[in-house]
Amino acid sequence: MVKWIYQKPGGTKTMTVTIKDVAKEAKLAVSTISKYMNGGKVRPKNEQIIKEVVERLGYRPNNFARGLRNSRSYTIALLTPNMEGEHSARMISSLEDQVKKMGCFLNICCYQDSIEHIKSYVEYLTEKNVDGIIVSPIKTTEDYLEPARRAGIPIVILEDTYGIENCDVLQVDCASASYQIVEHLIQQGHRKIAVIKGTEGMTTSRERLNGYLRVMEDYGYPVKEEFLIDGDYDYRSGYEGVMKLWQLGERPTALFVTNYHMSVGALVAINRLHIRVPEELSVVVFDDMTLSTIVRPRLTAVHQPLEELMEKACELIEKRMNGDFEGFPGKWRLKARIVYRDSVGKPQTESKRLESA
Amino acid sequence: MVKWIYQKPGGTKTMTVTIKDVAKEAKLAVSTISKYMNGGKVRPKNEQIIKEVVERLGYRPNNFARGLRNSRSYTIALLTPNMEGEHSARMISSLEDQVKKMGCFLNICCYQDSIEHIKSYVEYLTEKNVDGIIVSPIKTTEDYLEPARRAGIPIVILEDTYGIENCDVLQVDCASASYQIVEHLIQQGHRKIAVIKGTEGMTTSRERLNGYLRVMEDYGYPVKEEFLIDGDYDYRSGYEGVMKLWQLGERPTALFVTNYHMSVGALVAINRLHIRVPEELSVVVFDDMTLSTIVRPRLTAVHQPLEELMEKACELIEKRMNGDFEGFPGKWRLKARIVYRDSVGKPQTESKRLESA
DNA sequence: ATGAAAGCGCTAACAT
DNA sequence: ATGTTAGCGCTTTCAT
Repeated sequence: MVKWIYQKPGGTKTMTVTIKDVAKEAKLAVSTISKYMNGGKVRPKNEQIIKEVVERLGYRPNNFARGLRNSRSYTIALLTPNMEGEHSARMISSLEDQVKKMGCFLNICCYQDSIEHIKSYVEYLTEKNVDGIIVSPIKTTEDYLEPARRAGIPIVILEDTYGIENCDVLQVDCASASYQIVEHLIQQGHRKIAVIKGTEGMTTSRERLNGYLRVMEDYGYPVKEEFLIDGDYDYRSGYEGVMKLWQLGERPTALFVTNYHMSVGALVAINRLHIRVPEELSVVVFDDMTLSTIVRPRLTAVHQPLEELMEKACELIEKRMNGDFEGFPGKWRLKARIVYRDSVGKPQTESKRLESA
Repeated sequence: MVKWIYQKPGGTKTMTVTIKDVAKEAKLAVSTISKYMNGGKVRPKNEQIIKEVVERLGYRPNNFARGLRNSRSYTIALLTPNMEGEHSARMISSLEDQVKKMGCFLNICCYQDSIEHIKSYVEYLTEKNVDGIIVSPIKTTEDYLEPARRAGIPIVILEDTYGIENCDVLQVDCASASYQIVEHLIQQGHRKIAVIKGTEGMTTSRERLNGYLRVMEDYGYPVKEEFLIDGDYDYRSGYEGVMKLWQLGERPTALFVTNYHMSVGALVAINRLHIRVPEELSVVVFDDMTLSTIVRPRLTAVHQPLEELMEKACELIEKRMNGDFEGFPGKWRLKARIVYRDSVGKPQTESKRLESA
């Protein structure tokens, strides 16, 4: 009957205190205790007694037993490929708040860009009966989300679906944000605008590039092939992108870097080459992080609505959880906003400095 | 008997398939199925049958029921204050691997530097019966870990304990790493070495400063008060630190930045002021991240043994979980190593450039 | 408002 | 190797 679960360092033994123990000690029925524990009404006198006993015995309801009955875990899971960069940090921070508001906990699962990992995580989370899954997907044709879908767990996909169907998806409208920020450059008088592209094949990189391409087209300015620099959303390509650009016979007067990591790299290169911003080069970047404000000049940037994104994700999960499938499966696109700072100026007529370090 | 758990979008209903269903369908006993599911031996013929039935019915063991029996969740939790920086990313990546090796899953809980959050997370994890908790603590006198300790959940504290007792603790030997890296500077001929300090009151910042102070003392070089710059482990203080330093009448010839965030800031300032590294200023930093290698010159840095740290943490948890309390509660200090790159040179006799931007 | 008792799905001890 | 069965701790009818 008594279950010794743990040999404490000191040598004393501990046993789990169950709802039965509390009932016995309080001289009440198990069901009464249960009711009280779930916020039900009990006689004030009994409430006192129970409270005292629970406290004294240090009783905590067993989560497994509880889950076994009502199959809820009060947990929302986030499936993310990695934890790099402020982007993840900001997302998690917002999500944390939202999830707390739902009375749930957040279970962050980092699948390390591995298909194997994400598959086993989905199975794990399904077995755990999490209340919902928010996923930043990996590129694969496998439908790794199937177990969760079958178990009826609400799923929200962020950004790229890579072909996965039958899930709600949430995106940031990168195309229009890129359009706007490049348009800002144009309105300042820039024509020679370079762009460092994102990873080939990703929806976000395509959209961000498209935004650029479309303004140029709409304003009727030609796009120079050499100003379209390949990138892969990583530091190094930002660094090298600027290096390449500065070796060009005709240099651009403005640069649009399409994500945060690359903009760090680009800045390092810019400083290294002693390029003066915005005199010689105006710079705008996608993603607005701490760095944007600590760097001089501060960066004009696209600020992604990560808070709204997470809010909407939780809202959707709650809705689906409650059996409301209005608009399922749906796609929502949230607008980003541009934060104007000091890294954009008018182009100078002759700004080429030949003696750049 | 039949339990409708979820109203699927389509309108079809789903019911949970249990081990009993599998048994019935396979015409075998539940215990045989259970055995099979847990990797036990069954007759080859039956193995085939079970496999087929499990597949066909889409059976997945109920995690709650399982946990209710053996009170294990096969989950290791990481309690971390935030997700900022590559440090967290690297830690999580290593931990992920280790945890997988133990046949467990990693539950990352980000408590957002909030005492309230960490407290409720500990309770949550305790109720969830996680197999172990690894925690990067928050500064408080409250013993928020008590619920977990009482439940007998193995706990490993990383770095600073802020006074919490009765837990195993794992630290990186910052003092000796700092000593070594500053010693390297000295051996290259530097005497005027500045340091940007970490957050007041943290063990790590104290140790990193101490390492510096001790070499200087051991070599008999005086420490100039103006070369001790206050910092708070954040970007901005790195940036401003360099700015202050360069306004000094007598500038240092070498700089030791005591963490990653500050070194990003410092680099930005260095580039901004067109300070040539290592000709005018040799730079060494604590924490070795991607940036260290993409920046030119590449940075000489202290590389923290995050992999070993996580490995040791898991090892300890497994040990404690199995009732082995040898050396409990213990403290282990792992050695960091120095990665020598190109940011350190000999000091120049007269390198002050008065026209710095 | 309270109590008695049936099971949630699973594992493990025991019997065959 | 397989089958039978007693609970794990809890919630939830259904009586009282």
